[in-house]
Amino acid sequence: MSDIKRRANPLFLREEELRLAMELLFFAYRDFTGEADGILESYNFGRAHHRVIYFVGREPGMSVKDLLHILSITKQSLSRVLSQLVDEGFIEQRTGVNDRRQRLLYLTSKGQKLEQQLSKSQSRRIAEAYRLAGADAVDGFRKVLMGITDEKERFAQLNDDLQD
Amino acid sequence: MSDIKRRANPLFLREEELRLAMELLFFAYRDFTGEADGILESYNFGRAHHRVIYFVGREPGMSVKDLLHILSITKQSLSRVLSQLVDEGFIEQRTGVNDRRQRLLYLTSKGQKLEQQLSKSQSRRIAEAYRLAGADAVDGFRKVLMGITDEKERFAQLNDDLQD
DNA sequence: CATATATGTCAACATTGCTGACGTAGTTTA
DNA sequence: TAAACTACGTCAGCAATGTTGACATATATG
Repeated sequence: MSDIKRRANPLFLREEELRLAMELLFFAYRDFTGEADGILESYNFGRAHHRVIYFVGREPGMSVKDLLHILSITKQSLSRVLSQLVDEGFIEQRTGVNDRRQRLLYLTSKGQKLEQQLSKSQSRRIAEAYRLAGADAVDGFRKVLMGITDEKERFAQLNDDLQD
Repeated sequence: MSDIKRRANPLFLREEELRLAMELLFFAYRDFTGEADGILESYNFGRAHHRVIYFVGREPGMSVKDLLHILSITKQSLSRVLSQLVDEGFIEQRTGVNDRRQRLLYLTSKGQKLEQQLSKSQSRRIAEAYRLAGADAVDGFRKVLMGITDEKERFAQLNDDLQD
């Protein structure tokens, strides 16, 4: 593949640029989750368990319904992993005060420990990438990823705060 | 969650910054693959088929071994989807010339059409995000994603070319 | 009281990973 | 040339995680 072809054909360059982006997303996401997957294995958990632990850790006391909405999976799918996490003492369910139909979700201290262990492995990777890339790059990273995401509102507020 | 807490505690801000990155990766990746998943469904294919079609389209004539290495899956896992793609006429296998043990992989014209249809849906999303974010942001996006990836060499050359 | 909502459960199925075992054709090497 | 290695394929079974559809229970709400 010659330089001539690249320089002569701007459309080729553009296609390659988009291919690079797609591959970066694929490989980066795979490596990003890879380390945590290893930790989870030792607990006989999978990535689905991780997501539940992550989001409950981020917003303790959230309802099952809210969690379903964030994860965009069916209650039957969630039920399988959630029951395991509750049975094995990583997550605690408390009946809602306002609405007693709700089973609000909290991490137990055991759950918190696992959450931190998992987050640490991923945070380290992100932090290192951020450090190497520099502040401007971090800003661009966020801008582009937000552009790729459907529900951008989800991040708008926090992103604005971080811009300061 | 008050501004006071944020301003008073830089560690809190940092944690939130890393959380934002993790969630952006999660949601962006999901939405990035979502559209293509829909198209694949109409062919009774899954994301694994997409990956095969994508990488064979990018490097026609690659060997099964090379593909296995890129995908990091077992030959048994690949076999399932690859056989389907060959049986249904999306991919063609030709015996290698130098090494007749190899079954080199090519997209048929049917396969190319599907590849383009799938890529188009994802390219459009990336291109739009790039356009909104601007050139500097794109550069930062690539820098950070490369930092997150393990085998950075994979992208080094192309990335350098695009920097010009 | 009737209806809607939040949650849970049972059953069946699809996709896509994995391991282990075995086979065949073709290449390399001692 | 015979032995060993390599590329590829296949069969069988298992696990994780997503799906649909049906049904049940407790609670809220108009």
